[in-house]
Amino acid sequence: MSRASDHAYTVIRGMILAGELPPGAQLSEEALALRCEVSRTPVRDALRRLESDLLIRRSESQRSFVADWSDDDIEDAFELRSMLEAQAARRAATRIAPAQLEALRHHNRLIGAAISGDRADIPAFLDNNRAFHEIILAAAGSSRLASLLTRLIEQPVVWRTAQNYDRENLQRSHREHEELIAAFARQDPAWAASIMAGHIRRAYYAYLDAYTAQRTAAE
Amino acid sequence: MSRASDHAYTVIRGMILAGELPPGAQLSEEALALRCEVSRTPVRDALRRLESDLLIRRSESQRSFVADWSDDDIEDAFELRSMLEAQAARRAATRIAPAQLEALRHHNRLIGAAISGDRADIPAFLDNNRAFHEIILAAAGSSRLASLLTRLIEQPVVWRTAQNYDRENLQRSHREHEELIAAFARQDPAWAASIMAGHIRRAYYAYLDAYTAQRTAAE
DNA sequence: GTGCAGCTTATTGTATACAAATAGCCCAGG
DNA sequence: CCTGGGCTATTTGTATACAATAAGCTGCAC
Repeated sequence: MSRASDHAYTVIRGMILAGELPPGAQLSEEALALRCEVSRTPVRDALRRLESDLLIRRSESQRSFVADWSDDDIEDAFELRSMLEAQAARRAATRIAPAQLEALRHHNRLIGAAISGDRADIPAFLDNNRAFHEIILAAAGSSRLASLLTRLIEQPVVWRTAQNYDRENLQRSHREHEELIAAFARQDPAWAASIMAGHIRRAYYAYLDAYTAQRTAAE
Repeated sequence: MSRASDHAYTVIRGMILAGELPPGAQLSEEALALRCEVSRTPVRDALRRLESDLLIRRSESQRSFVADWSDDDIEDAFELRSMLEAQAARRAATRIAPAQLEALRHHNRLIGAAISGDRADIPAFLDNNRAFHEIILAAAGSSRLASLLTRLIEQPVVWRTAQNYDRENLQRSHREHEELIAAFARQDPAWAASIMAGHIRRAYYAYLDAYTAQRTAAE
């Protein structure tokens, strides 16, 4: 999209994901405009998009605040994501093209490489993991489903989950991807959907463990 | 929300739903601004919202067009809606308040009245039907789910479905609502979810029948 | 006749000024 | 000390002008 509006979107989103703008913080269009070195117009545009991403909520008097997530909200998001990604896998199973299947294998090989060293390469893991799931979403061939799912992925909580993955979780994720590939190779919708549902569900518990551990440590 | 922006949103949305702006038609911000008697700023705002509602799609050069829906798109939308509304019913079953349950009964009584006369009162049916489903969505207590579902309901295709309902379908819809109320009264998540999934699925076939009949008649 | 270059025009993006609304505060009155 | 009314300052909404970009067309070369 347009330069200034995109720039504002990226900057503000980055500030929220990095925690620079903490949950509950009020966002002033003017302040953000100064920070992004653009006028309020593209900032307003960016805020609208972020609101639709559920990264921002607006008070009834239209003031914007960084969304804060209760434990229930987080469980809720994972639950929905699990349901929708399973549906994406179900659809993709019978529609996936050979080239896409090969691309899945490629990205999972890179994931395998990223987590095999002494120190796991988390950015590489995240990148290839995202690409892996995007290919499935594309293969599902449903723009509505894609539109709904992009509102649930890459949210602060989800984004930080992998940061806290331990080696065992990373390797399990890698193996589950292998199973998904097998299900796609067999074009088995039910198999693909159930693996995917479990895959996301496990990610939730991995997040939960890391998060409660963090919280316990902070006390 | 604000007056001008809301007004533009309502007017443009109305024109799309009424078919005044046919699928595929290009939307010029300036033309719409004139039509709505506001400036381009609130029109831009409205277009963004309509895009997020999937009523409008934008070309890669940011021009706006009324979304057009293939048969597959429509099936897809109903499939997702069925899944998400079932999830809403599942959650609502154990969370619904007595007052909400009573409100469901109230609206379904009104639905019963609307379809009992010689000539069914379709607007009243639609109104109370919408209210009925909104109460369930509210009782589900998931803002994410609500945000996703509002993107699927009240789209042109869905909106026109009930216009084509025959008496049998209207009465069946009324009876399914009764069953939903029973499931909520028992606080049975699985029951509520399965009734709801079937309820939406049936609406899809009702639409399909009416639509194919229309198409056959046009030939 | 076809294809491409360059111009013309339509359309969207951005900045800015001003209007409207609202939230927070201060002070008066009880 | 608490409460409420009204003022002020902050924030968002709208209009408008101008800039940038993309689409479509015209005419020229081959």
